[in-house]
Amino acid sequence: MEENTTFADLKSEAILARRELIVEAAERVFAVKPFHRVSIRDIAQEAGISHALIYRYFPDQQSIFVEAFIRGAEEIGGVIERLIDESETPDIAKISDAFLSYCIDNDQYLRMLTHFMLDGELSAEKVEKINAAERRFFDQFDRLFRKLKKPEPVRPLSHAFFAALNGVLITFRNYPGRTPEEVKQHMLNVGRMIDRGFSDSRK
Amino acid sequence: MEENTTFADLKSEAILARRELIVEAAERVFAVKPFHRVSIRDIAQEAGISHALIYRYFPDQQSIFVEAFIRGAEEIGGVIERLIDESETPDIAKISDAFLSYCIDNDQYLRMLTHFMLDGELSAEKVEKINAAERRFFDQFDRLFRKLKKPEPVRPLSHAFFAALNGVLITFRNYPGRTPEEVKQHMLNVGRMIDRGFSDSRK
DNA sequence: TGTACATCAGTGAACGCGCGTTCACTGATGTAC
DNA sequence: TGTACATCAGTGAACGCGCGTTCACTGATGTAC
Repeated sequence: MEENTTFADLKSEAILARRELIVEAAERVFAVKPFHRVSIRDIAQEAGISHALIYRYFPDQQSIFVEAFIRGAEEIGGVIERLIDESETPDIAKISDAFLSYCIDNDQYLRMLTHFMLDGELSAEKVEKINAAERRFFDQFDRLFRKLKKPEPVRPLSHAFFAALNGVLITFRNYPGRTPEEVKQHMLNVGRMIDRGFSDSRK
Repeated sequence: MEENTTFADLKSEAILARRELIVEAAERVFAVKPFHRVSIRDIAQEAGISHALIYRYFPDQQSIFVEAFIRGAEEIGGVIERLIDESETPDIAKISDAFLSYCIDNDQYLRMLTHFMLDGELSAEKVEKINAAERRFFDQFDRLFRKLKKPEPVRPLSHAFFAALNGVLITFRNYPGRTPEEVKQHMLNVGRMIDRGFSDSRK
């Protein structure tokens, strides 16, 4: 029985490793192709396996997408967390700059988030996973605003801040006639405008 | 020759009327179906014509989508414009409430905007059309902020305000376990947080 | 007035494609005796 | 040790679907004479 359990553990570890490989391949594809164009076949090719094999490790396509999104969200979350930890009186402009910059340079995550938000055809379980990832951002921003001595409750501030930054990313994504560098700069500038609304007042 | 011109005019008027019918049908479909699920066949059915006929009036599917989006944007723009006209010292909370409420109740336009922004496969001409519609919003908000005696230039404020409101609409769209009414209320509350950043300070 | 003809809005069927997913099968590996 | 068998990761082909778009055709309407 113990033997059995260990063996099963090993096996499920191997399964997890395979899933990992597939999700990583998916992330690489997302970085290169418009999100809604990424197919199971693309991911399989990038992972170097038959596309049929993917269905041994994931029940369907959306599951991979959700998994990849959560990876990305956690990565950004880590960056933000470290920035907030660094100082007792963190600079809100630094935080928004970091968040925006990261999302601009790795824009697959924004595309995924938006896709999930607008799609509305996800299972309840998947929606919950995505929302848990969002909540982690809110928690980070809560810590930020507490360090900045904003009055409680700070959660609404976090909601507004996160939403506003997302809005900047989406609204100016196709700013026509600008180089990517100019678009980025514009987004950062607009982000700075938004920061002000969250730092000047409501002490 | 004059006869000819008149006749041609009549004809092109008839063509415009047909295009109108098709776009209106498209709007009705968008109001009911998730955007990325709307097909040429759906629109044709709603308009009561063969789907092949659509290609006599529009070169491709995207053109109808863009046209429908612009309609919607103009409608919201009109609402906002009237609100700003009404008073010498307009209430920013009223404006954001109106904007958010309208977009929540007619959410096809947000879906379209987001789709276009994230898609990135539109012709330059179509991107320009969409951006012109956006600019009209910016112009409205410019007027708002001037009436509120914000220091020039007010354009960056308008960019930030518009982006932030869009962000609210997208970020909380799938707020799980809430009734649509609760989601709407939450969005309006978050909108109120954002308003504050644009009214308290930077006089 | 009637007649032959041209035009063109409108159509149903079909094309061609890509997709998510499933299926029947293979072949390497581990196991029981 | 060898041998028969079971397991199951992995595969290529195929299914079935929906889509955007095109095509060959129809039939009503207007025009020229």
